[in-house]
Amino acid sequence: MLDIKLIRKDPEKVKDSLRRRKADVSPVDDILALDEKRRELIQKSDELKNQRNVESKKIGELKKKGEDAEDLAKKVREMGEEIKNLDEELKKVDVDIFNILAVIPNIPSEKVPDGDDDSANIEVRQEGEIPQFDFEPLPHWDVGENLGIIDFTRAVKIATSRFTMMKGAGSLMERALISFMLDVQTQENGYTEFFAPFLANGNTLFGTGQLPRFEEDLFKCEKAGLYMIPTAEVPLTYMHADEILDAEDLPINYTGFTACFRSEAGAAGRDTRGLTRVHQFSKVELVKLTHPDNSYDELENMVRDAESILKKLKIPYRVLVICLGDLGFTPVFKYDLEYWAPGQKRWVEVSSCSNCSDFQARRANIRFKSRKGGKTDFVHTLNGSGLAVGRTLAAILENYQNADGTVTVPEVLRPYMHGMEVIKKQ
RNA sequence: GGAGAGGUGGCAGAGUGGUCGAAUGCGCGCGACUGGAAAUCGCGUUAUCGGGGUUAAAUCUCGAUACGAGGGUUCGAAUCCCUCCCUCUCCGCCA
Repeated sequence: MLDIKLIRKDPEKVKDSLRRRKADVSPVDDILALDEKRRELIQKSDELKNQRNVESKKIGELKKKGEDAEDLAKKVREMGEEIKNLDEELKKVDVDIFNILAVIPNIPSEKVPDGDDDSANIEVRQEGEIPQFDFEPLPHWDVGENLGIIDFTRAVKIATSRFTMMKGAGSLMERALISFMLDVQTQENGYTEFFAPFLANGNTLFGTGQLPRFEEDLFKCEKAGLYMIPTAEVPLTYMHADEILDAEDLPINYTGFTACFRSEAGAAGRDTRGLTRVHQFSKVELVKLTHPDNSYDELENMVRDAESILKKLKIPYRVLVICLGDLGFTPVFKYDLEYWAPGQKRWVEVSSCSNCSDFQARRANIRFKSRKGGKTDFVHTLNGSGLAVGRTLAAILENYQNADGTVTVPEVLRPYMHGMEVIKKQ
């Protein structure tokens, strides 16, 4: 949610941002017109309420003296009617403004490169050795299926397509990765761990920016009126909704494992095989609530924290700055991490780290204030995958596969997998 | 699911129709005292919206709103009525 004061003060800046995104600028003028009307109504209503308060007090005094106050009461009654009408009109205007504001995207940083789609993303660095094979490396779904550690057909029987099931060493590696990632983030990178709800209400998803525009991307539990979370960013960010945090406590660094649920509407035909694009996947998420002055520095830290997992697993990856067309609704700036998938001969996203500035904080009303005074302001929220577990597992299967079909277990993962060094056919 | 109790400021806790944005205590901030600290004393301590003011911001100033949320009664609601949400206690069921 943008600050309406910014739209009032500098509408051209907001319009420029929308033009950069190739979006319609008319909502800005609509808001300006409604805002003017809103302030008129407030002034009229407040004026009358002030009169009513004054007159009501007089009535009280008259009655105390035992005098008749019926004339005055009648006058105030009429004022009450007028106030009611004004407030009803004001409510409508407020709703109109809110509805427009709710669907205007965040204003991207000037550092975000132009571009229409992911082809314009800019690689900033590449890390790790790309493995050389003396055989033709297979995509992870073949590796996993051949080893009998991923079951792609039975999960479909249970649910629908785009669900998968891990078995044996695959299942073990799934939870090993979760524990490993959480341990690194909590023990080395300074995050506090949470285990949060996997379902969230509409306010929560509005607060983090998924609603109202992206409802079709979510699974919903109609009966309870709750949504399946698409990422732990949702609960870990919204948990501080309507709070005023101590400035001295910032930055707040949270991590947590959750399952993530995505309908993948509009992705029909894309990544239909394997673990890359499924309706349910595990993820360890990183969330930061920061002072507005250092959210960009904290984003750099967060990317390094996400990278540290790939480095320890010795998986080759690259870091991209995401361009305008690929940025999305909420962030002002975003980095992606992509691992190299030798079996598919392409880079695959395994983490996305975003600075959302005060956009979510405004929607969720998350503020901070110094104990030593100063004004209350919105925090900046950041989120990043640290990392997506299924895709990390896929990265291991592809990069650590051997000619005989076995997969070597990355060294750092072995303590989490009962010392297993190689995954053999089960 | 059944029965009951309750939701007031950062926390605890008064307040049952006007003088209550709200006593008191704790906490917190500033100051005094002290070599320093503790204790003590003094002062201060909600947020949002709108107007004025300001180059702008902060400070300031006037007004409005808010005592779980929404609606109602009333000239006037923290206080009375209705609906919803949440919390707690007991019983039942249950991983």
